[in-house]
Parts: sequence; structure tokens; C-alpha cells
Amino acid sequence: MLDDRKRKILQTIVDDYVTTAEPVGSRTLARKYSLGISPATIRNEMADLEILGFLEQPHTSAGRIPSPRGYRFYVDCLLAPPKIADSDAKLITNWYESRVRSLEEVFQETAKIISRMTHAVSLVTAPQISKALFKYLQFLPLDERRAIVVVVTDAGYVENKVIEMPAGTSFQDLQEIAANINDKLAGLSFGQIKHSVLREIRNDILSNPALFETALAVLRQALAVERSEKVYLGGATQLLAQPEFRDVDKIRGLLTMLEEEKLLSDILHMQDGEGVVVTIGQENKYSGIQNCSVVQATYRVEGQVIGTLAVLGPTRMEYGKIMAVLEFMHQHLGETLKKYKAF
Amino acid sequence: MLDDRKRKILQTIVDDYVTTAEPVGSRTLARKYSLGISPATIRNEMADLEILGFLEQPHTSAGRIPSPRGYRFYVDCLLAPPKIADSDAKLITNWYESRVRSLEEVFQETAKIISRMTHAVSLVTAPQISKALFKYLQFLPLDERRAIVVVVTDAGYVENKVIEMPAGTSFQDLQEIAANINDKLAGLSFGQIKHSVLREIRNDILSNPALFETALAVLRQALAVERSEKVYLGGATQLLAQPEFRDVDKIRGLLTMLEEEKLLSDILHMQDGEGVVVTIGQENKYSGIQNCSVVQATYRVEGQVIGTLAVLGPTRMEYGKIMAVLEFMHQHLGETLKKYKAF
DNA sequence: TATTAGCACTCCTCTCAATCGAGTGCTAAC
DNA sequence: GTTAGCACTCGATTGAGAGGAGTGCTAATA
Repeated sequence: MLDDRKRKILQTIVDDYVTTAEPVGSRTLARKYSLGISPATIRNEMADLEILGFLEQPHTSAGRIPSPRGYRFYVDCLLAPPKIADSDAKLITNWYESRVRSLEEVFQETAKIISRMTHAVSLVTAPQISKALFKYLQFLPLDERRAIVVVVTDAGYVENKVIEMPAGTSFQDLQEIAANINDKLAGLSFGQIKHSVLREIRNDILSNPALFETALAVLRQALAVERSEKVYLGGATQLLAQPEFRDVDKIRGLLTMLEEEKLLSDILHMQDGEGVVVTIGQENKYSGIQNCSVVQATYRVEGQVIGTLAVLGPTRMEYGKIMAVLEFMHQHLGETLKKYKAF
Repeated sequence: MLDDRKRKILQTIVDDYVTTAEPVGSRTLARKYSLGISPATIRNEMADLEILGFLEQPHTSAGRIPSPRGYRFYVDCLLAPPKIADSDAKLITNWYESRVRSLEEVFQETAKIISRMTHAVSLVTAPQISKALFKYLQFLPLDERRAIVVVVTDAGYVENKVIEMPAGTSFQDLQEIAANINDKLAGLSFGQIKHSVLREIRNDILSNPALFETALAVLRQALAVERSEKVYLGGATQLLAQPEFRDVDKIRGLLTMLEEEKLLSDILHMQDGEGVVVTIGQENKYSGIQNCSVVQATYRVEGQVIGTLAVLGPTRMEYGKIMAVLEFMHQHLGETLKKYKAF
């Protein structure tokens, strides 16, 4: 598609532009990097690359910047397989060791360290309970009127909720109900439970009508433990350091969007592919981030995908480094979570 | 201290400056507000107010802006007792009803709505478990090697953790341990437990040396459920709309600070007073926010202080409205939490 | 034929001075 | 005590000019 020299020049332009944020001129390029060719030659090649759609010119007498297509080619064809620097890997390992003490902190700190290393915003989705399997529920006494229902998933994840005990119900009754329910639901996913199994239980419990209403009321409360998918956000301020966002108005829209959790999940859910995936500029479906790029990877525990890691930044981003960091992190996170034995 | 006319002028200047963000001149003031006096008179009064330290001049030929002392006087003496608008109160009530479904969302949405109404950053601290009273703990089976320890507080708040069962320990053993521990710890605060009671238990358990090590190991794990105080942040982007932060560099420091949760707790903990408290500019101890003001209030459930609500914004903020919102919210939040019966 | 040097041209950016205007302080009149 | 009038101040805006990085084209070179 492109001869070696054009590739080399395109690559050098991207590399330079990513670090300097200034349009790259032929003279600068020749002086700064020893390409063995003169500025004039570079100019000719640049003109070609522009016609081919890999470069753009902000205005007539400026240097070139990579076009979205240029970035795409760079990412697909010019980038060496992303490999994280040893020092970075060590830094991440240490960070986890020194800062993470609980499951929730795993996600928080993961988001934090990714943004720290990539100078962009990071997004980490935590696993959703609706994909988990119901193991059992149990009631714990609280006082005369209230009890705590604890729902345990197959993997040991626990959600709990304080519930009102319906009038005339004893704690004993609750335990009966629990036994009944556990029989029925063990091994089902929360998604399944919500949509189809409730009705069946209802019929079953009809055989003991005394507890019918209580059981259903309690169960409904118990299943409300499910919470919507949580997105951990890290380092939104990193964006402020980028020249792209030197203008306050430009960044405001983006940050406002980042405060909308729903949008974030949407952005991340668009991608379920394998490995590290890059979405550049207008390739993004959501128009609010069409001057941004997203790099994302899923992470797994014991083979099962349970969440997504992503980095959001200006299209002028360090694709190589970011991909390497995510490549490393999605594995490392899986292992860390295994240690927490919660999934 | 100040005669009526000076008060009126100072108040008008603060009100105008808060909305326009422009230094207020005598001519503008006379034209915009019907004070019944001429620009020249206003000029004289302004000069007096400046000498008294209530106003400042950015430069010789600019209008006046309130000094920190001016804001202080405005807040202490010129502001009518903060009263929330009925429409705002209704808006808040509706917001809760339509958006809040779980305890955690109470805090998230509280932060969100406060910032929405005040156009500034809001901070909401969630209750800390270390102030809560231990009620009991219970083990739930998970598999051969692992169990879940559930710690319940007096008020029904639940924390849980997956623990490794020490080799050679049966689930039966765990339940014995639980009974023993619950006897000892019921009614104590987590703070107390951590610092003094553990030793006692250790001696007690010595009478059953078989379980000694197991019990301590398990208990240590169980108590690690405590997490540090969480601060919910809302509407950091609101700051971007303020002219004070039109310059990206100015806002970066502030936003970076807001990402440091520790600092936030510090800022909020400086104030344990009664009612709504305002801290203006350099009155803040932390130098990073000395061009900002903080308005905060504690909230209670059944008489006990359990957290703080705060608003952080430029010193040029709508003190009256913000105080009214917090006044309303700290009560409303208390009631909402009572509904959730978790404290 | 591919590469390079030279050159005229473009257009952004920075600087500096002139202008504008909102606001002040002072003085004198009311 | 209040107000009108006026000279003065000083930041903000505007516009012209210089500087510089970069381009495209042409002609010379290897």
C-alpha cells in the first residue's frame, strides 16, 4: 500500500506530532530525525501522503498532521506489537501492592494508575451482578421489624439489604422462605431469575399460602440488590494538560459527558472484541468524542470476560504506549482479582 | 458598624458582582438598581467602603469588587436567613424520588443535585463505619476453603468479606468462634475494637488453644472490612463555567486536588460546628483553595451527626442560595436516610 | 529518473502603538 | 450632605507591521 519510505515518514510524523502537538514540517523532520533524505524530498512525499489521505494541513503554510486515516494506518501497520517497559510493569505491580487493600480499591486504583501512565482518562467497568450466578440468600436478624437479606453469588460476591419484615412474619418464617427460594434459584443467573423464574416460585409457594405474600415481597426486595454497572473513572484532569483542551469550552463538554455514567457504559459496550481495540476519532459512534480516540480491552477471570478497561484521550495520543499498558493491565487485573477470590 | 446606606450599597455590589463577575462601577450601580442616589454619592461611599476594607479595586480605573472581609460581612450581617425557594424544594424532592434506588445512590445523587443547584462543586461524606457500633458477625459458607464473614452494625449496616479458612478449620469451628467474638464485642464501636479489645479476646480464646490462631486470623480479616471515609463528589465541571477558571491552568490545580480524597476529608473535617458554616477565601487552611469559599453543614440521623455536606466554589459565589440549599438538604438527607433504615 | 537546492509566496503569530471606554477622584456648585 | 462636571487612569480592543516556519514549483544535479 505504501512504500517503505512513505511508511517511515508517516510513522515519524505521527511520533513527532504525538509528542509535540505541533504540525510537523519537512525541514524540522529532516533536522530532527536522521532520515537520510532532504526536506525537499520529504515535502514531495508529504504531498503524496496528503493526497492519499494520511495527512492533513491545518492551513496552507503550516506543517502536516496525521489524519484519522493516518492514525488508523499507524496503529494497524506501523506499530510494533505493544510491549510494556519493564520499569512500567514494576511500577504497576508496586502500586497495587502498596495501595490496594479492598476489592473496590482494585478498580479505583486500576483506573488511577492507567490514567497516570497514559496521561489520558481511564475507564474501568466493574463486573455486573446480573451476569453472576445465584448461590444462596440468607436472612440475618436485626430487630423486631427488620432483617438483613444477604445474597451470595457463586463466586462469593455478596450484596445485602435491610428489609422490612411484613407484619405477622417471624424470623422463623423468613428462614423457611429462604430455604424454599434457595432450592429454586441455586445456580441461576440474576438475569434469568429476574425475567422468568419468579413466576414459577410464585406458583410453588401457593402451596403454603400463609407465606405467599411475605415471600414474594421479601424476594422482590432481595433481588433489588442488583445495582447498575459501575464505571470507575480516573484522571480526568489529565486531559487539562493536553493542548487540545487548552480552551475551557472544549473540555467542558467532554467532562460533562464523563459525568454521565450511562453514556460511559454505552461507549464501552460498543466493543466486545478480542484483545486491545482502538477506535479513532469519527469511528466513535457517540458524537461527543469524535475528536477523541478510545483504546479498550476486556479483562477476564478464569476465562470469562467480566469487565472492560479503556483509555479515552485526544486522537493525538500515544497509541503504542497506551496499548501496551492496557495489554499488560488486562492480564494483571485478572490475576489481581483472582487473588481477591471474589469472582 | 456600617450605616444603612453603606450596607445597602455593599449588598448591592456583592449581589451584582456575584451574578456578573465584573467589577461594579458607580455609574452602572446607579443605573441598574434604583438606589435613589447619584453615581457621585455612590463613589464616595465606595471609597469609604474600600478604606474600611470591604471592597477592593482590581486596578485604578476599574470598578470595585468585594474583599474577603466584604463577603464575610455580607454573609454574617446582610444575608436574610437562608430560605429555599419552594420550586427548588420540590425539584429536590422529585429528584430523589425518581433517581434514588439504593443507599449508595442517595449520596451520589445528593452530591449531583447540590452541584446542579449551586453551580459549584459539592462534597458529600458518607458515614464512617468506625463510628458505628458492632452488633454481630456471622460466617456464611462458600466452599471448602473459603467462607464469607458478614459484619453487622447496630444500625443494620453490613460489610462483608471473603476469607480464607485456615487449614484444618471446619465451618463448625468458625461458628463457635463467631459466638465467642460476638459475646465480647457486641455494642462496641469499631474504633474501640481496633484499639483495645482485641488483646482481651486473645487471652480469652487462650482457654481453647485449638482455635486460638484461627480465631485471631479470622477476626483480623473480618475487621479489615472497614473502609476509609468515602467522599462523593458532584459537578466538578460546574467550575469550568465560572469565569474565575477560564484559564485552564488555574482549574487544573483545583481539580487535581479534588481527585485526592484524603485532602477532601481534611477540608471537611476542619469544621464540626452547628448549622451551615461558611469559610471564605483565605479563611481556608488549605492553601490550594484560598481563592475559594466552602459552605458546609453536617447531617444527622436521630440526633447523631453522621456526615457532612459541602459546596466548594469561587469566593464569588451565591452564598444565600447555597446556604439555603444546604440548610434544606441536610435535613432532607437525614430523613431520606432514615427511610433507608441503614443508620 | 529520482533527488535536491533555491526561491517566491502564504499565512499564522507576536509585538507594539493607537484608540476606546468604563470608571475614578477631585472640585465646585447646589 | 449631595451632585454635576471634568481631567485622568488603565485595561481591553484593534490594526499594522515584522518575523518565521512551511509550502509548492522550477531548475539543476547525481
